[in-house]
Amino acid sequence: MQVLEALSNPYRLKIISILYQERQYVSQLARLLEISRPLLYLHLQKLEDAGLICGKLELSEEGKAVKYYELIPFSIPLNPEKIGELSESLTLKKQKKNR
Amino acid sequence: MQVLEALSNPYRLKIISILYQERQYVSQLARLLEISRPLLYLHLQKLEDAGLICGKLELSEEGKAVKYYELIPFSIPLNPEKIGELSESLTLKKQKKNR
DNA sequence: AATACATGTAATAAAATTATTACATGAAAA
DNA sequence: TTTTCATGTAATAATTTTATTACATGTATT
Repeated sequence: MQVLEALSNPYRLKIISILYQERQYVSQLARLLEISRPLLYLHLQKLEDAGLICGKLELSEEGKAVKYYELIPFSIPLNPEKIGELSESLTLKKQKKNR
Repeated sequence: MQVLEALSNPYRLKIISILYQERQYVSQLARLLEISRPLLYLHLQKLEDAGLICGKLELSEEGKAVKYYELIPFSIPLNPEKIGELSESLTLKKQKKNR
């Protein structure tokens, strides 16, 4: 569910697409996407929460802190049956607080 | 994309789950989900726009109009590669008007 | 004729998501 | 030491999505 939500936004799809080719650090990724870092953080957060990407802070040779994000490979077959299982584990109605 | 968006809501997943078992008409479906018809229409619309379900108005033996929705079977492998293709066909930034 | 169900939509309200602006910190290079 | 580029977050604004309320129509049954 969290995965499906994470994949319901064009920027996040694009992020996955970019990270699929090569890992990137935050500022660079923001430039590639032409969006602000705060906004990018929001999207990265959702993707990370969904377990689709993971970030690690590294120190470049010059001693600068650089945070890289990389893709965690996944393959999910989307079909009605799977969705049936998924939806059973959902408490509908006003359970949205915990999103 | 429209499909992924359609699948990003718990009610819509539940709808798919229900229709996977058996087709239903709108009012009945609303009762099963315990939501109002107007709200249900909204969700049905999105699912139909995504091509995941389809509805047809029938006339019951008693002459009453009854609208049945049924599931259109699908199977979509979700993986980074597919998402890469998908995201290429997206114009990011402020193209959201045409949603 | 009133009640019970079915259809459907328009207008509005509420909530969640997305986006922006303004900060603050630290290290390297000019 | 000022500029540049990296980190990160808090507060707020804008937009979209979700939900509700109030209608209107038609047929069958009581």
